[in-house]
Parts: sequence; C-alpha cells; structure tokens
Amino acid sequence: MTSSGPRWLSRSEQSAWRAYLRGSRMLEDALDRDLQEHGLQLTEYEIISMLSEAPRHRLRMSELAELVVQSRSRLTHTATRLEKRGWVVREPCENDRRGVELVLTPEGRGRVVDVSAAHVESVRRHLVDLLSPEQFQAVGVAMAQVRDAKEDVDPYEDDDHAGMATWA
Amino acid sequence: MTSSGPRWLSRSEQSAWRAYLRGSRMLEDALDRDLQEHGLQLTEYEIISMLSEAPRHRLRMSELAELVVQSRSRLTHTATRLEKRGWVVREPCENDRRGVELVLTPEGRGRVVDVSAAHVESVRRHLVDLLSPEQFQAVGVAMAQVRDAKEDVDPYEDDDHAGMATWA
DNA sequence: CGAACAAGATTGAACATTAAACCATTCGCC
DNA sequence: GGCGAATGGTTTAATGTTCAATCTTGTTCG
Repeated sequence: MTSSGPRWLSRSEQSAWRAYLRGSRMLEDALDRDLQEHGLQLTEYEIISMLSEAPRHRLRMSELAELVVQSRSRLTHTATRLEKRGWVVREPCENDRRGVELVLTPEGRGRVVDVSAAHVESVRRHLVDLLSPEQFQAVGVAMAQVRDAKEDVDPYEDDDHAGMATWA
Repeated sequence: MTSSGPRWLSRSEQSAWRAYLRGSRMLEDALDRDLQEHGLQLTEYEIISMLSEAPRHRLRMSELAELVVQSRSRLTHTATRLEKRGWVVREPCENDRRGVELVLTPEGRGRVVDVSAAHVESVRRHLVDLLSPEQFQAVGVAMAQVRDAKEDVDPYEDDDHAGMATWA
C-alpha cells in the first residue's frame, strides 16, 4: 500500500502551508478578540448570524451544527448558553418529533444587528482590506474547493464495521 | 467618527468570506481528526514540530507561544500535558532566570518523526491536492500578508491606559 | 406487526482553554 | 543603588469542549 515514502512538501509548499496555518490562526484570534468587546465569541456569532438569515429565523439543531461545523454536542451546550442569555429559544420540530429547532428571539435578532456592523469592519480590517480583490476572490475560490471536497464522503467513512454483518 | 455606515461586504465578497470560514473550519477539523489517530491534537503537534526544528530542540515558552499563536497560559497548560507524556521537559533558561525553555525529549522527537509522515499526507489530502499549485501558492501569499499585517501593532494597542500617567 | 437499526438531540464527566491574579526576575532610570 | 514598571511564567477558578452513554422518535424490512 505505502510502497513509496510520504510525499513531503517542497520548500515553497512548506512555506505556503506555514503561512496558511499561522495566518489563519492569527485571523481567527483577531476576529474573536474584536467580537469579545461585544460579549460573544466568533462561534456564537456564527450561530445567531445563521439563524438571522434563515427563513423564520430558525434552524434545526443538526442542520445548524453542519452549517457552522460544530459537533451536535457542542451546539447543544452552546445553544443552552445562548438560551440563558435570551438570544435564542428551543422549539420542538413540527414534522419530526425527534427534532428541535433553534429560534432567534427578537433580542437575539437585535444582538446580531448591533454586532454585525462591527464584525464586518473587523473582517475587512483583518482580512479583506489586506488583500487585493483578486487575491481575496482567489482565496474564496480555493477555500470553496476545500469545503466542497468533503461533501461526498465515501460510504464506509466510519470504521465501525467491526463485524457480524450479513455475510458473517 | 463613524459618519458613514459600515462597509458591508458585496455579494461576491460575502461568498468568499463564507467559503473561507467554512472551509478553514472543515480543514482544521479534518487535520485534527487524522492526528487524533496518533493521539495528539494539531495544536500539540505544532508545538513539538516547532521544537524539533529549533536549534538544540528547544525554545523559550514565550517565543514558542508566539510561533504557534497561543496564549502563554495555554502553552503552560499544554506543555504540562506534553511533559506528562514524556515528550518534552522544562529547563531553566541560562541567561534569563525568569525564562523557561521547553526541550523536546528523544521520545518526543521520535513522536514527531512517526507522526509527521501521516500528517503531511493529511495536509495534502485535505488541502494541497485539492488546489492547483498556483492556487495553493496564491493562498500562501495571501495568508502571509494576513500574518504579517499584525507584526507591527500600534504602540497603544492595549487600552489599559486608564489614567494617572505623568501628565495627570 | 415488531425487532433491529438509524437519526436527532441531550447529558454528565473528563478534559482543555481562558481570564485574572500572582510571583519572580529584569529593565529603565533618576 | 534602588524604586517602579515591564517581562516571563505559572496558578486557580470559571468557562467551553469533547467523548461516550443515553433517551426518544423514525425507518427498514422480514
């Protein structure tokens, strides 16, 4: 299987990868720091921001978890926190009684409105304005490819196929 | 001061930003998941990897914290964990008795060697191979600009200047 | 039908991270 | 030389996140 050794990164690949790693960390850091002045983390902002754009300001937990790339468990905990602050409420799902919808409250909606102005400036300052429009678009295209690569995972992704199937 | 409203993102800027956000999260996720099969997180790998490249396999805590974009406190905790696993040890700093150097042990060195092969394949699979060489380099250049933008922060970055200076 | 399995979400405990306070050393400077 | 501020690191507690187990509802299929 692995007859040839690992394909190490070339010097220029290495430096690109290092730049990505450090740059993305610094960016996340900066955005988070700016948001904290408004009393929330970027991951929390993402949640209420997604809700604010959704029809009827609501999304199912699992769908939302997928959107913001968080585990279900993590979202459950975070939602509880946000609920305590009065920004969201949980509602049972109509069709599927297993489901729960997270709904943005008017107060939460206000929060998004208040914070988004500052946040967009933050994104500009720490990212968009540092790049030429062409560069920024190129980054967008590249990261969209990264994002979309995972859409269709191979059907046997999880190796919990430890035995006793029909053929056993 | 804010005479004009926030400069909202255009539609295409918006979609580039969303692609970046989601793509970068998914990438980090994938890399982390792959590394976890080897019993460590990406942030931990970064630390021992930096140490393995440093002269004499050692770096000062603060320097290392800066390199991997972690708070000093976080690095302190993580270093303690890594020390318990036997991958690093702390040594007092020669010249500066406040300082502490984190040193990679032979065992830790072995760990880096073992894991790096798998890690580089992971980086390729989830990022490098998904882009054309030109795209990847462009991302590298862009993120280097993001990284370098913060090098020289304005001297009054912290607003802990609450009063009673000389002029008060 | 009904038994097994899948999906949606939550729980609680273990673990990791953050934030603020703290201690020791060094630097700046009069 | 010595006082005050800055730097380097750690500590503790509070806060967040992960991991595995659990509970409930839905789906599949013999």
